[in-house]
Amino acid sequence: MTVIPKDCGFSTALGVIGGKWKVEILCELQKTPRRFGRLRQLIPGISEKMLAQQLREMEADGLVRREVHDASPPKVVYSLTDHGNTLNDGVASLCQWGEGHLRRTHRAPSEPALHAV
Amino acid sequence: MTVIPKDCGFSTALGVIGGKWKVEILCELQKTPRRFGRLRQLIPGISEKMLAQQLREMEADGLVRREVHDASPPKVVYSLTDHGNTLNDGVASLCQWGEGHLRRTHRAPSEPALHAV
DNA sequence: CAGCATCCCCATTGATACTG
DNA sequence: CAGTATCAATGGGGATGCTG
Repeated sequence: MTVIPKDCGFSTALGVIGGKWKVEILCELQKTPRRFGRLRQLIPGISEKMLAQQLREMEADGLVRREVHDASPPKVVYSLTDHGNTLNDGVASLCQWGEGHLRRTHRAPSEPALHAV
Repeated sequence: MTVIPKDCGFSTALGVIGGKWKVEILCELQKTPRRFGRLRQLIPGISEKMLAQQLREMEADGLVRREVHDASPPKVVYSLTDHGNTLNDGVASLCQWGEGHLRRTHRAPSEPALHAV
């Protein structure tokens, strides 16, 4: 059984992927690079503001790469950096844990939640 | 506690260990069972309210076992359940990730000042 | 000692509207 | 299309005080 170190960087990791939508964005970008509008479609319920905001934070954290293709209409493609990809293992572990324990908690998940990371 | 809507089981996992202090509690209880007051000492900065609250939530989630030894003064011992222990791998992964990327970025004032969890 | 009860703050999120 | 700007609400969490 892995041991959690006393001074673990969990807060750091959470600061980077703890945002309400970041794991979903991670999920999508991990499959393939996406455009802004496509991400909106793929992540139901997210507002433009939040998508832009979280993407910007993830970009600042070096998780996401933003490529602007000058054209009309505008085109911006987001993709995961190698740095961002290194998060997958840990996140996937917790995802699996969550899927294996969808038992009732004090806070109803309410969502089926399927696509694994 | 931050709640991520529909996605993979990550939201479930976060709902369970996403609390501001839960990973620290996990760290301590993973070593050995502890009493309430001892946890307070071991987790600098946590208030009684939050400690009690987070422990209750973790208990409700089946992560923590609470044993009351009737005595004067009162004595309550907390320990991790097997269920709680299954979280270690995933959490440890993210902990390690965080340790490898301790570079601060844009993160705002709400952040608990990164006192290494 | 353990741990509820209250009051209050403010950061995060949501809604809505506007723009290059 | 891909954002930015502004305003308002929600609720997590801090501080303090009280009790079995």
